[in-house]
Amino acid sequence: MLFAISARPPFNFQSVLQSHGWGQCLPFRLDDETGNLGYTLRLSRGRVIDLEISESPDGIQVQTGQLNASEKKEVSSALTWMFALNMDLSPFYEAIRGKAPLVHVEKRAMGRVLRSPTFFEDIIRTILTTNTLWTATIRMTANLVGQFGDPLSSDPERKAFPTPQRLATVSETRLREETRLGYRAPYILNLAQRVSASNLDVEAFKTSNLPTLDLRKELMKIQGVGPYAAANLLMILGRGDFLPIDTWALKMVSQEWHAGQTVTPAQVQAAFEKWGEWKGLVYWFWDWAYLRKAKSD
DNA sequence: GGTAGACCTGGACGC
DNA sequence: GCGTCCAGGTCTACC
Repeated sequence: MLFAISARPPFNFQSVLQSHGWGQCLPFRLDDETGNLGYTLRLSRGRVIDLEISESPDGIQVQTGQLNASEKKEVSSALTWMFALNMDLSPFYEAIRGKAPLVHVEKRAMGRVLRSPTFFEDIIRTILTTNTLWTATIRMTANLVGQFGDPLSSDPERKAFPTPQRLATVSETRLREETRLGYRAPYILNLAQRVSASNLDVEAFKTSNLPTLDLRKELMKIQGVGPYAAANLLMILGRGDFLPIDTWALKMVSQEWHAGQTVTPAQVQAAFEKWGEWKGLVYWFWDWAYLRKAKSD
C-alpha cells in the first residue's frame, strides 16, 4: 500500500536525509539512484515490515505491504517522529535570517535532523559514533542489526533494529568479540537491560518537559554518554542548546576563525554562544569556509 | 573541577 | 604479511 503524510511547511525531504549520516546505517537504506530512503521497521506487536519512503508534494509518502488500521497509525506516527514532520522551524529561521553563512538553511528548509523510530536506537547508534571512525560506526550498527534484529519474512536478509529485550539477553563477551563493539559492549548491554527491565524509559525523553540542562544531566547518567553524545542526542530531541564538540568541530572552528591554530572546546563553545538556544542547529548547518574551499579545489 | 591514562578497533604506514 | 602508530569520546582515578 501507498500513503502520504503531510509535513508542516517548509519541508525538504533531501535536507532531512542529508542532515547527518544515519541514512547510511542499517536498518536505514539510502537509494542513491532514486533518492528514496528504505527502513526495516519492527512494529510493536512484533511484525517486521519494510518501508520505502520518498518525497510527496507536501511531505512524504511511504510504500509498504498491506497494513491494518492500527499498523498504519503506528507507521504514520513513527515516520512523523523520524522526519520531525510537525516541527515548527519559524523561530529558528527568524533568528538566523540574513546571516551570511546560514542563508542556505531557510532556502533549503534545513533544521530537521533524521531520527530513528525509537530513542533507544538513537542512543545506541550515538554511543557507537564515539571514539571511532564513521566506517566503524556503520559496521558496528550493521553487526548489531544482522546478528540480533528480527528478519523481514519476505526477505530475511533485511532485519529490523534489535529490541532492548533481545539485546538484554546477549552476553557482553559476544557483543565485544562477535559484534565487535569493543569496550562499548557493557554500555550497550547495560542500557538494553535497564530499558528491558523498565528501569529506564528512554522513550519518555522524546516528550520530556525538563529544562535542557536537566535533560542533559539525565542523558549523561547513561553509561557511554558523555558531553559529545549528550549534545548529539539533545539535537535529535530538537534541543539545540549544546554543541556536540568532537575533533571535527575543533578542526572546523580552528580553520574558520583561528587561522588553523589549535582550539579548545571552550573556544568552540564561545564561537557559537551568541546563538543561544539555536547554537546547536547553527553549528550543525553552518556553511564552513574550509569545506567550501576543499570542494572548489 | 580539572587532568592523565586506559579502553578498543581498524586504517595507514613502514619494513 | 607483520608490527607499529594513530584517531576517535568516555570513564575512572587521582590531585
